[in-house]
Amino acid sequence: MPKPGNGAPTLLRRLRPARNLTDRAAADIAAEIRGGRLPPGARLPTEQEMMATLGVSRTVVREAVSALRAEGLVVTRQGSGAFVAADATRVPFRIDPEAMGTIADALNVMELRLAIEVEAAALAAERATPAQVGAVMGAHAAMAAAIAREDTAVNEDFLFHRAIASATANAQFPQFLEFLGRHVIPRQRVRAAIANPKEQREYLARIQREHLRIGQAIKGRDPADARKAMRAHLLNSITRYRRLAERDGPA
Amino acid sequence: MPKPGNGAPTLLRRLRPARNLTDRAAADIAAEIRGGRLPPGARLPTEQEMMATLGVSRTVVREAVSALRAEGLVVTRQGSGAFVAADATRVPFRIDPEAMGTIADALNVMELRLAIEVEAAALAAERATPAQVGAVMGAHAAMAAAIAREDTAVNEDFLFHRAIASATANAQFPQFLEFLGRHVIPRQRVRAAIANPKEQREYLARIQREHLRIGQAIKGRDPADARKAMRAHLLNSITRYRRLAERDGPA
DNA sequence: TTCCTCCGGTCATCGTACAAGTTGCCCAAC
DNA sequence: GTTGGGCAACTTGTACGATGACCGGAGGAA
Repeated sequence: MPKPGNGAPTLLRRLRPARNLTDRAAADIAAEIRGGRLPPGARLPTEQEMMATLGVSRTVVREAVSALRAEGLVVTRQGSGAFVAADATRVPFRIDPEAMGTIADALNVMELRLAIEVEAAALAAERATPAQVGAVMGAHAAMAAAIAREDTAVNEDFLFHRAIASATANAQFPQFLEFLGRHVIPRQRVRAAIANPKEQREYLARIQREHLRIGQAIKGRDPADARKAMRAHLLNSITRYRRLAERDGPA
Repeated sequence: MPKPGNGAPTLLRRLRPARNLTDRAAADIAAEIRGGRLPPGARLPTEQEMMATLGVSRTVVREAVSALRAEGLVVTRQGSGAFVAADATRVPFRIDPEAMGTIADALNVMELRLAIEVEAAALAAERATPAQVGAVMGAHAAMAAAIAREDTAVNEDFLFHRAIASATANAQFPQFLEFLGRHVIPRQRVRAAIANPKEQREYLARIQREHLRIGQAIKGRDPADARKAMRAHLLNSITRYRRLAERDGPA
């Protein structure tokens, strides 16, 4: 047994995210930057120096720097050196999935989503073209159809929300909602937790009522009502999630 | 003619962001993925195949893949291959600074910020600890001091907003606001555009009045009023920016 | 059938070499 | 002394080859 259990199942692999030399080197350099020891505009050590400091080959150093370049943290200039990016406008917004362990983390993301969607609903009520209003109502109908065929309707649910975000005439809203949607965890799991079919039907019917109210506010060009309806809907979602989490424990 | 005019001055270099072989290779592969030709979970071509297809060395291919790995788009497994990430939870949210040319783009980001901050103000009114309320009012005082010494108070302005985001008891709000703050363009430029010192003073005084109303709503634990005050403040900002942009043309 | 071993393929890391670009220094010319 | 050109050293960009670590399947042994 030359190595301590590295045949671990996928689950443990996830927790220790396969840190190879490149990742570690990139993390080390990034720490120097974020820690302020390498201020914006400062020049990084040369590849040779980093090779010596980190004890790795040039390949590893270059791949690490390449990763930081993609991240927007570093810019390189041939013949001159590598520099900490002077303006951080290229550094993206991340939500680390590893740091999303607790229920509180999930609720935090849901609150962010609420903030976005409440405003999106209002903007949609103000600006949606007739076609976009049609898309919202169509998404509502599609979800009804999914429910009718005993589906969990998870995808249709999200599509309804996305239709609203798209109706804001502001591309940032659907893009950011798409991003958050990847983190607003296990809707599947939440719904799966509702074992009782009757309970499941009532749950979906309630969502549909809430959706309908939102859609009608948008169709009726009533931003204030759209805001209120969307807020109520998402607050209910948060409450439902919190209750399920308390009942079943962290998952 | 081996290379078309690449002796462009630094200014032009900025516009065409220094596309070396690695960047181009990474963009090519990323396009395959985002275009759906490489669906999630699919295996990428081997390094050898990509070398042949892209006509570059292995170094370049590896650095490109390293960049995509950092981006969360690809995961590699030694001995097995490189794969399109099955779940996109690591893919971050980006606002491409290159695509932020027009006034409309800037306004879109400001609307996103409005959505976040309106909700943040309400949450702060609900949840802020006494110390956090103190921090908000302290930020307001700091801005007053900056104005008194004829400063543009750009930083103090942002610090006030950040103090509110921090008072939400939800770390996502300050983090996301920090991110957006890097894109909410040239506040410096907007303020610099106000040449007249008297006009400048009135402008800052008005902001301070708006800030004060927000701060008092938070201190008074009135979420609805905090929402209203923050919305009014940021709508004014948007209007001011739009007016300046119309007056001075796109910058 | 089940288990083990082996082997080819693949990524990970290392090392070297050269090309391309930058910077500062030296030195000649004025 | 100042200025300008050009050279030299240094740094990143690209290419290539070699070896190690790891995976997955083929094939053989029990």
